[in-house]
Amino acid sequence: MGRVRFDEANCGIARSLDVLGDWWTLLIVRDAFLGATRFSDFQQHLGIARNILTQRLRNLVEHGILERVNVGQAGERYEYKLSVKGESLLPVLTTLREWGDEWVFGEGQEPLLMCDRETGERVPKTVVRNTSGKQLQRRDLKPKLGPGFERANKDSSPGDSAGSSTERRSKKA
Amino acid sequence: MGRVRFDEANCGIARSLDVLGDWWTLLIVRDAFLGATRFSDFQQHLGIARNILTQRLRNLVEHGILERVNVGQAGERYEYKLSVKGESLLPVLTTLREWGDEWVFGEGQEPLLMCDRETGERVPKTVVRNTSGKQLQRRDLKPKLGPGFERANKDSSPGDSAGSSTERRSKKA
DNA sequence: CGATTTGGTTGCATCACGCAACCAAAATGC
DNA sequence: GCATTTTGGTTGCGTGATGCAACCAAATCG
Repeated sequence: MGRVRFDEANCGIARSLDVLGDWWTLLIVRDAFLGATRFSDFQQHLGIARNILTQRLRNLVEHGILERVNVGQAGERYEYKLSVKGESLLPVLTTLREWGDEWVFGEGQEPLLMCDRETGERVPKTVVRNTSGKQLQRRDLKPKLGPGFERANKDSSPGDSAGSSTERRSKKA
Repeated sequence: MGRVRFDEANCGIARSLDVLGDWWTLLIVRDAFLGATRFSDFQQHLGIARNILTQRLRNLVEHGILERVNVGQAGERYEYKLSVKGESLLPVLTTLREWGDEWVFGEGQEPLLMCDRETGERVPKTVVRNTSGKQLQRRDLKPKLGPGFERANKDSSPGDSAGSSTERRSKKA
């Protein structure tokens, strides 16, 4: 059996991972954030297998995260550019990088710092805040059912929301 | 391509994904955030294969994200609990969920809402801010070399870039 | 026009993952 | 205290996912 997918899972994390969870996908998006646009940019920079890159780029385009635009003057030459949906992944990439900087590299060992282009100041760590701006931790959070809950959750309580909702779907392509 | 290339071995995102990038890993962490502690909790909630769950839990323990504590009264009975390192993944899980809520489910279709336990208010979307609290977008950010950059950038000859740029996914276990 | 770059596709080998069967120790029932 | 069930796995096997290398056509460059 192939990989389990979560097309119908009742959880935004699972659905995000369904789109982004492949090993290379977020690294491709990261490269796009740093300016890569061409097939060969991604391929050379990431060292990814070309057929896999083809699949990932196609997947990202299908999901509307990248847009494939023909820039050839007399035929086909493509650029992949971030869409609005793609640019809205900034908080995901930022928190991932910040976690890696803190827990893998360690404070003071960061290879790359993000700064405010205008002020030049380093961007402070992104944290979860309430409406008053107070930082929230895990214990400060309380999950509640949202408007889109009922579907696919006939037998589960909120606590064990994943119950049997991990629908399995056969692979695509 | 005149500009500096940031080797992803030198990038917190890649390093984070090296730890968290396996398909199931973040979903296991999510379940831990929602209160799961036992092997069978994760197994039943996620529907994950037991041997894979074994590998993923072991991996998370090795990386210090979960702690495996023996709670047996007369022998072995284990609980997996989030460490501080694990709890600090909250921003990552939150931004992932928020992206999925917005772009996969859509506004008003969220299956699960996160609220401030104290005030009951819904937690607003987590965004990247500068020191003044102003929200930053991709174009407002400027990457700079950090103190931990130089290491691992000595071998960046284009020829062997496939090997050096990204650590080949080595099988663990 | 010929050479090189771009943007792939195809075949093959390997590996990660799912599934089911099996197992030992701990808890539970009686 | 003995049998049964639950817990927390391990092992073997099959298949899809992925990496690697070779190949290719169209576009661009010299």
